Amino acid sequence: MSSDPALTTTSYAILGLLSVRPWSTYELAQQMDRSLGRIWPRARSKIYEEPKKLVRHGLARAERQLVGRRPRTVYAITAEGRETLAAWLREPGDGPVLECEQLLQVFFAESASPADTLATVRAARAWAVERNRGNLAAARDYQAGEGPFPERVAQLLLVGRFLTDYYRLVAEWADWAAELVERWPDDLRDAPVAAEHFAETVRRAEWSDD
Amino acid sequence: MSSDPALTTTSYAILGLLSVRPWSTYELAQQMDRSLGRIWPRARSKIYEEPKKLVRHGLARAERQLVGRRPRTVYAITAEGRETLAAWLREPGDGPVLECEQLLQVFFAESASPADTLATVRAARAWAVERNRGNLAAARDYQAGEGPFPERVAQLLLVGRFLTDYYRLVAEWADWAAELVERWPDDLRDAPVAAEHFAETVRRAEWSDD
DNA sequence: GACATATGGTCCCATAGGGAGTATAAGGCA
DNA sequence: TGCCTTATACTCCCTATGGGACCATATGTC
Repeated sequence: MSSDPALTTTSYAILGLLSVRPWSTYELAQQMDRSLGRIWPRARSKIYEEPKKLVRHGLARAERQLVGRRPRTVYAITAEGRETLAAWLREPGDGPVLECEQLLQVFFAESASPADTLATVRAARAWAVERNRGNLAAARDYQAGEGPFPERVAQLLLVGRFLTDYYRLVAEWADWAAELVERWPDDLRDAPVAAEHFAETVRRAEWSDD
Repeated sequence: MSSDPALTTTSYAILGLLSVRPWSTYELAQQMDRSLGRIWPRARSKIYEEPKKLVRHGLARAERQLVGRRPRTVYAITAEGRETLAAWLREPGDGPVLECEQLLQVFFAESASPADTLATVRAARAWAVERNRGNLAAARDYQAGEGPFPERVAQLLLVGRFLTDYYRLVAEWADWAAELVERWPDDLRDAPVAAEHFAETVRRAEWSDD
C-alpha cells in the first residue's frame, strides 16, 4: 500500500489496542503508560507517531474532532488492519528481552563496596514493590468483576499472572541476595565460596533436563 | 576530558569488562554474546564503537597489535577508568526492563485462534529451555571449580541465580498458560471466567502488603 | 591446495528513547 | 469573577540503538 517504513512490533502493539476500541492518541499514550508498557515499553513520542504510520498503511482511519477550539485525533482500526493483526498473531514473536542495569552493577560488584551493592539490591526490591502495587490493584479489580474490559479477562489473566510472578521473583531474589551481600568482606575475592548456593542454583535449573 | 557524547550504561558495561582484564574488541563482542548479553543485550556494532569512546574519555587505552599481517586492537582500563566505574557503581541504576513480543501476542489473543496462541506460548517455553541450557552449563562449571573467573564467583552466583529463576519462571508460566489455552473456545468472550485463577494470582501478588 | 570457519573489524539507515517545548480545556478555590 | 493547577493533545529534535551488509585475513581440516 506504500513504500513507508515497514511495520514494527510497536506498530502491532498500537494496532492491537485499536482492535479493542478506537482511541485518541493521548489515550493510547496513557494506555501504554499504565498497562501495555509493562510488556512493551515505548517512549511517548513514538506512540504519537505510530498511528500515523498505520493510517498510511491503510490499517487505521483517523477522525479529527474538536474539543472546544482544540483539535484531537481519534484512530479506529480498518478491516485490513484486523487482517494484518491476525496475520502477525499467526507467527510466534520473539521471546522476552531482559535488560537490567542493577544486575550489571551486581555483576561488577568487585569494583564497588559491599554497601553500594547492598543499596543496589535494595533498589531492585523497591522497584518490585512499586510495580507489584499497580499489578495487584488491577488483578483485584478484575477479580471483583470491575475491570474496564471484562470480555478480555481470559487474556489479561495470563499476562497478569506472568507479571505477578515476575515482580515476586525480583523481590525474592533481592531478599536472598541482600542476605549474602551483608556477609561479604570488603575484598570480594575473599568472599566465602558458597558451594551449597551453587548446588541449589544447579538444582533449580535442572527442570529442563529430560 | 572531551565534548564527546556522554557515557551510557553500555559504556559502563564495557568498562566493567575491561576492569576484569584487557580484551580485544572481538573478545568483548563474544563476551556480550555469551554472558553479559543476558542482562544487557546490545548489537555487535555498538560493542565495536564503545571502546573507542572510552579511549576518547581517557578511561581506556588501546594497543594495536599484529596477528600476521592483520591488525587487532586490545583495550585496557586506565586508573581514571576504574574511578569512573566505581562512581557509577555508587548510584543504583534502573530496574529491570521487560520487553516481550510473545506476551503482547497473548494480550491480543482475541484476534487470534486459540491454536495460534498455543503456538506462541509453546515458543516461550522453547525459548526458556534454550536459554536455560547455557546458564545451567555455566553454573555446573563454577560448581566444579572450573569457571573462567574463579575470583568473581560470589558476584556471578547472584546474577546466575537470577537468570536461573527467571528462565524457570518463563517455562512454568508457559506450561500453566498452555493448559488454560487448550481449553479456550474459538470466541474468547465465551471463555470460562477463571475465578480461582484470579484468586491465586492475587494471593501470589500479596507478598508486598505489609 | 581448497575450503570452511574463526577472527577482526567498518558502514549505514531506520527505529527508539527521552526530554523540551507549545497550546487549550477543565476543575477547584477564593 | 479570576487565578491557578492539572489534564488533554500534541510536535520537534538529538543521540543511542538494532541489525544487517560488507570486507579482509588467519587458522584448521580434509
